[in-house]
Amino acid sequence: MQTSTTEDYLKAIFKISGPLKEGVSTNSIAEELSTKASSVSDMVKKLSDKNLVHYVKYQGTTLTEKGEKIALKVIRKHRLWEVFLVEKLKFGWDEIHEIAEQLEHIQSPKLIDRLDAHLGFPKNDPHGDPIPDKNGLFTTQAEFKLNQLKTGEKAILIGVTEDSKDFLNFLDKIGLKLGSKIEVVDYFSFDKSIKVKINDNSILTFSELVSENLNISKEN
Amino acid sequence: MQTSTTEDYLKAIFKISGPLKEGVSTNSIAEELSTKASSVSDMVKKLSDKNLVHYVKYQGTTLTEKGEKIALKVIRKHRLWEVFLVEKLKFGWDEIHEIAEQLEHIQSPKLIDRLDAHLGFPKNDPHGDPIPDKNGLFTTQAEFKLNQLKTGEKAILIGVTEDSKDFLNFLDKIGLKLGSKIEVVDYFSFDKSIKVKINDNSILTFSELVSENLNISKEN
DNA sequence: TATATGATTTAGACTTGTCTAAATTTTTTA
DNA sequence: TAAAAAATTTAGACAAGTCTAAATCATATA
Repeated sequence: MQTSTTEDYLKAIFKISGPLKEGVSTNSIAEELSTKASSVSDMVKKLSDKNLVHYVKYQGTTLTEKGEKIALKVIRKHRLWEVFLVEKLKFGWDEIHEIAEQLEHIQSPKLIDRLDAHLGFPKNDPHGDPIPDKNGLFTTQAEFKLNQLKTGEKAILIGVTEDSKDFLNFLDKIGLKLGSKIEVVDYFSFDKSIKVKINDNSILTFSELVSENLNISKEN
Repeated sequence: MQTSTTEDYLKAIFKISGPLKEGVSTNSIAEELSTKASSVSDMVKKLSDKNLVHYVKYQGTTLTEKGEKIALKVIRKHRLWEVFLVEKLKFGWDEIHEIAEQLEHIQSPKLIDRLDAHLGFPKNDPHGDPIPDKNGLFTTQAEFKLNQLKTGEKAILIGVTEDSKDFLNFLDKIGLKLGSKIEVVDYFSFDKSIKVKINDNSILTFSELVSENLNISKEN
């Protein structure tokens, strides 16, 4: 059974690697985990001894199959707990991350499967990120950013890219939730801002910074 | 913020102290935590430095007010999570302890208060033990053991004293749950066994070992 | 009351994970 | 391509918590 630090490292490496599973630098891990490069250097050596990562001095780190499996399990747990916190305990989007960071380290496969069932086997977490299934597979749905839509098109908010408290608070304030309907009313090319109608109701204008961070699926 | 080891020590000391808050021996703590006396000796010194326990060499350990407050918070969390596991996730009595041992260390006052509300502010955990409120107070209800009842008296099961898996499995098997009705049908003084009717339904005979471990409240 | 026994503490070592400072390697730039 | 800068690793130290073995204290018993 791995320690919670080990799980944090594997999750960080998974996250930084991105979809192409590129090798990650020592510095990038250090930054992600708010620790020092020297600590990371020590740690990846130990993870390598345990066959959880491939590590070659000065050349970067990638997850082994075994390491990726664990990372996906942790991500599954994190996201299921986030759903629980929002759906059952009525937490706001901006409050759940830190708590889920703790809950994700609870060890009990049975617990997490029961939680999954209790929540109705959700496909996505409250940020719209997909939840890996028991075997670590996720169903990736075709995603667009709001700023890829044309005037007149309609969409449903399915997630966010940015997850700072500031941004999530902002969304709360304007009443934008997962599942909200968004219709593009106008587009201003001079600053790439976009005018939208939310839930057939309020009209707002988003800067490009906002619209490029909203993941949507086009309404069909 | 204290570590989870600190919380384990404080909880253990609280548990061993009993209602009279007697000083506890180094050995008894070691046994409770499955560790060695020398480790405990080191540790209580550190807890004493942090003002969480009173400790005098060779004389035993008691909790300070600050230490007791933390112990009660941990117990509150443990018992609320146990209720969650049984009520919401449908775990059996015998499965929840180990998971709650982990969950009790999650740090978030808001989380635990929301969980409390989500569960309907339960007064007792699934073993019948009282759940301290936000301020560490519990309402102790008058309790009897099943073997204190006379023939013809009726009672409700509110808890158990023994919490070994064996015993809890046995209760599950015979269909005895928290809240079950128990009526004393007969009493055999020669071996102190007791014949009972459960939920106006099945008739069983309990040995003294069983009946003295069932906490009940008399039906009025 | 001296001693044997049991409980407790100390000494010293180990593990995990962290850090700073110094050394080394890689990459960039001139 | 050689020097400067950036990234990475090593060396040595530290904190938390644990352990074994040895030393010390407390107490029961003779």
